[in-house]
Amino acid sequence: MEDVARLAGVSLKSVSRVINGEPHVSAKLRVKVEAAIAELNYVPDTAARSLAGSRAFIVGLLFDNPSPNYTMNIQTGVYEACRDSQHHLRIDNIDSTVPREELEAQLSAMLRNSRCDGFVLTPPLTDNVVLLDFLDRSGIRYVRIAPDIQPERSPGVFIDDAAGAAAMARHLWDLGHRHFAIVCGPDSHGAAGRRKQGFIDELRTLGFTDPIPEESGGFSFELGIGAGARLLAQTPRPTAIFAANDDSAAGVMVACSQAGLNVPRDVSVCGFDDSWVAKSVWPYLTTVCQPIEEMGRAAALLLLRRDEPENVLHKLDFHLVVRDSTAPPTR
Amino acid sequence: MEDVARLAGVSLKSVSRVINGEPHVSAKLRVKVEAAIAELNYVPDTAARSLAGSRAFIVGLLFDNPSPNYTMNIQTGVYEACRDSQHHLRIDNIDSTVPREELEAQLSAMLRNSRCDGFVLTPPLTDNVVLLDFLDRSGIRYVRIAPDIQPERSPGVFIDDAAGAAAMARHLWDLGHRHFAIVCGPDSHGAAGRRKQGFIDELRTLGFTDPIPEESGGFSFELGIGAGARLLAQTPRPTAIFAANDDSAAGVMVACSQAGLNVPRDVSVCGFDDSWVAKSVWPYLTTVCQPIEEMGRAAALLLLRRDEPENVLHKLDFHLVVRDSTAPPTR
DNA sequence: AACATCATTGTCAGCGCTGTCAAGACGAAG
DNA sequence: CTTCGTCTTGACAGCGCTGACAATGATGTT
Repeated sequence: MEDVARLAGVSLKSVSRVINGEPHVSAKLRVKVEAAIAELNYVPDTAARSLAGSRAFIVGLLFDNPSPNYTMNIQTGVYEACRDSQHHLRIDNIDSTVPREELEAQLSAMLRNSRCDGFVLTPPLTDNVVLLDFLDRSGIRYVRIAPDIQPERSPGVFIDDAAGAAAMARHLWDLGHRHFAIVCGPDSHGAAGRRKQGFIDELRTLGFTDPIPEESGGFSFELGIGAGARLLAQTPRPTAIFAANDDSAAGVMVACSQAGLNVPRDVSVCGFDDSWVAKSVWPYLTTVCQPIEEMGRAAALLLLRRDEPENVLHKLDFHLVVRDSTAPPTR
Repeated sequence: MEDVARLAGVSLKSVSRVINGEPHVSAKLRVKVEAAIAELNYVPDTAARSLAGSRAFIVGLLFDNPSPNYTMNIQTGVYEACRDSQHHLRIDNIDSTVPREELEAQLSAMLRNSRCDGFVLTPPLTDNVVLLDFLDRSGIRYVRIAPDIQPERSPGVFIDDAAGAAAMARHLWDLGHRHFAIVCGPDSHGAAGRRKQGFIDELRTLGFTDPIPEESGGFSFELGIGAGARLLAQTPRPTAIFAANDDSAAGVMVACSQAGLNVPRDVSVCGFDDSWVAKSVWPYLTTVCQPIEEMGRAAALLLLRRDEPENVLHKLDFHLVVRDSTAPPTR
């Protein structure tokens, strides 16, 4: 940094100001310093910055999620944003199924271990009131991914789950389906409910009045198999099954093949997320593509850019990915 | 730290010595300091340690791997080891398919970005000579996971792939199978070759002399489908197919169902890794369980503990996981 | 007993940066 | 032309720890 200051003919502090984008720096000075930084290929030392300043240059990412695909994608996005802003990423697994006291003990231990500038929260932690209260009490900033309850409580990143499910409903409707069923997700996941409701509402809007049977697939492959089997046993047998995520959709596909039914000829199956499983099953899954990695990146940026207005909710776009698991009904 | 020193009645430097496990510290002093640390719940500041000392307290993890399951598991292990030793983890994706100069440029950029105490290398980076040379030239320590070439070149963590594949061969043999086929992995993966060879050698040892057809499944679901289809078209049709990893085994299972064959009644299919896919297919996959997370942890520990003898190779145990995708042949 | 040797403990500067505060520059208002 | 306020820049201490070196005490050697 000294070299930069000397080359630019300014003081150390001025270089620091430019690096941190502080106000009250003349344009001329900024240009000089930036040129010097570029010429010397200077990269500030994170350890020193964190020691001297009030920031830790660490972003925390909190998980309580069984899906490695989702986890991995979010993490990749968060990681890239961190790396580009010279921050470290720390990851922690929280078990949120335990009673309040135990959860708070986990959190205290986590905080004692090392200070963070803020946390990115993934579902279902996103809607865990004990956790949110704890972070608020500790005065730690956080950004929530796909928040359901109290959306104004913190900055957040989300997609319109209901609209995604509605798009899927329209896709199936347009193919000609008139016998639907739903494999729902766990109640602890706000998104699960929004997807289910969005799907139903759209069908109702389209004028569909029959009952729509549903079974819980718990967002997992294994529970998806059972849910699929139960739905396929209904009369009339559904010709299109919407699962609230890809993992349970994969389970439904297994249930179909166990019942001797061909996808998509006998039954159309579709999921939600466009996770890695969507292309690990055959036929490839028609699904709603959430930009998961992008959501991670956006969440981290929301945390790092402190100049934003308070508690922005950043909405990202989904899109329908039509693959081979949906087709017009043959019955 | 000052508080600890005062409470223990020693100097700052002595506390530092205890924390870092330096020699020349009397047992009495160590005990006093440790008691004080425990009482005050003291955790040393990583930023200050890295600023003052010669270490960065950062472990790098290098990937060039398409499998999110493997990646995620390794990462979890490495991460836990890092967290427990107060280190940060940085992750980098390297594209090793590019020409030498470009690869070296990627690496230089990576190093300039922030200093690391060492790297954990995952396959296929493990056997990338350009990368190894670069790290050696830069004087950076590294630990390799599942090294194939030049095993004595660095510390490493591995399982006996050949023995794992041999165990699988014996399992299929004992079930009564006498028509085998292999879906191999990519040549750049040392483990892929060892698995194939271990499988073949064991069958030969058991007295099997027929040719064993093989097709490349490139360690991926998609290529596994094609490889499986080609193998199932052979005459006589194999009754047991060994895929060199779980992803390609999942592909083979799809090929079976496309060919109208039931797994395991008509064809037994098995994989290798016991990754998350093994339980995302139906029937659940018989496979060889590699302790992937444990390998990550062990690799990080090898990097962090500098008191080890030079270039230790740490061998971990595999075990056969018999699930529902293998059964006695019906033909 | 005097001295060399080594294990143990302490002192202190300084790692690279930012926060605080003060000084300088400049323009507007009186 | 002075006075004041605002904007811009700089000087300097110190964040919490470790490395180099000094000091002290214990042990062995002649």
